[in-house]
Amino acid sequence: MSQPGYKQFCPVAMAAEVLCTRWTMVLIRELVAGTNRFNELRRGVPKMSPTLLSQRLKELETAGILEKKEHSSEKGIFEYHLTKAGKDLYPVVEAMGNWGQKWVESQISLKNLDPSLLMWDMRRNLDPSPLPTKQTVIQFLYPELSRSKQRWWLVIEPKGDVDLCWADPGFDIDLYVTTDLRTMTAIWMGLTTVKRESEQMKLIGAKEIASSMQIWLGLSPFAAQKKLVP
Amino acid sequence: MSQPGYKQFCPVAMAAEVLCTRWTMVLIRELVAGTNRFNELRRGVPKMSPTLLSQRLKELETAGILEKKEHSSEKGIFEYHLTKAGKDLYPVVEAMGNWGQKWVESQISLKNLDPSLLMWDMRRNLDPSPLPTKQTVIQFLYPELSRSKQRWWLVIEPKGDVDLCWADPGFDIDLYVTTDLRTMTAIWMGLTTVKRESEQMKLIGAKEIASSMQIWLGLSPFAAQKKLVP
DNA sequence: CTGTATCCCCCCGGATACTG
DNA sequence: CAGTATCCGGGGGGATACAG
Repeated sequence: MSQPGYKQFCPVAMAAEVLCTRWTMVLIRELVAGTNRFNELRRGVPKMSPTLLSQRLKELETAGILEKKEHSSEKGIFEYHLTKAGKDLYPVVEAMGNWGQKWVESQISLKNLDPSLLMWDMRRNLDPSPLPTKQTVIQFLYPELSRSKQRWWLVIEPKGDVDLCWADPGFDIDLYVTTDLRTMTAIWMGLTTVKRESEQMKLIGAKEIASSMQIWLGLSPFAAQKKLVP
Repeated sequence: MSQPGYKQFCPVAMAAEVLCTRWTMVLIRELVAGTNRFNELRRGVPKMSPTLLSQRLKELETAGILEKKEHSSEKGIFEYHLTKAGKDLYPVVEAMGNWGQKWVESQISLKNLDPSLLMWDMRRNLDPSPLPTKQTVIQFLYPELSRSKQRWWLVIEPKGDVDLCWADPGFDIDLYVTTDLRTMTAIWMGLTTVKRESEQMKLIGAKEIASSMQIWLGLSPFAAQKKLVP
């Protein structure tokens, strides 16, 4: 924030000077979620220009919220890590997220659909524990979308690592999910639940994987917060 | 916010679109604190232009955070009241305030001294219970400041109502407080405590009122949060 | 008392290309 | 991969005066 501050000693105002500038809270949410590298942050905030991202990262570093460190083993690789003060922003993110989940109308949230963002979030929160301890591949198909955004693959490795692919990785597919982006997003946000063989979603493949989808599909961290507006 | 939104369905992003624009969180803090009238809000956010204040109030109304109502008995008097969604922002304000109190350096906060704001806040949080159940008048003198900002009076009525005066109300004074603005602000923020007869503060007048000053002087709502940086 | 109207500057931030 | 350099336009928001 290079605009003059609020000139208030109040801690809320002091915090707001740092936190309440454009994109900053969204970026912090991404950092709190555990993203550390520049280009990964870009995936989490795709509409933010790299220039502004770079600028905000510097501001947050100056504010003592994060530290930029060169990767220990690889030269030229940098990572951004929250400091103790930065990690302590978790309650702020949590409070804002819960409020948003509770009070922002679904209709409005669901105007901001983005398959890349959704799949990226799903990758992050997926829970491999109900899945077989072998490589599992799940294909998502959104027929409504343009060719390049139609198909996505989640590859769950035996150890539990999850990869997201936007090009066919060539592996055998264990489960095919065909749905529309709005439905999938609503499920991920906790606004509705997975129903096998609904109009909006078709699951084809391994039955045990299909039937546990609501489990292994980790939801948004705010999905549990009940909505109080339609 | 008329800038295009973040295009993210994430509740944090949705909330940030409404909350993280300039002045908005500071204004909401003031509303959460119980201020309802336009000109009282101006006292709470003195550096915000009336145009922008008006604009933000409309935005918050549109967002379903507050309602503007005409005062029931007096025509032409309007009040802004938080809706249920607005009151539910309390955890957000609290989280941000606690973070600010904990992590923003005192040196920086104490660069934003403002006697009007401080006295206004003190008026709001003053606890009359330890005071005698008669009218009590306390004069604050900041010798360092310009004439018009040097002297302030808190008038506590028998019922407990507190008035703030910037001109001598003419009543008998029960306690004279002479200090500097930085010390008084630090005390109110919980960074230090009242000490009788220190270099920084002189208390002259009724002994029982002087000795209970740390009590009746209600502190900032965030004073209890311990600071983790100097 | 409760705002509006108006003016205008500055700078925020979006877009794009490019570099080590 | 990890950013910078550069350009540019729009509008956010500060200041002030005034009106109902």
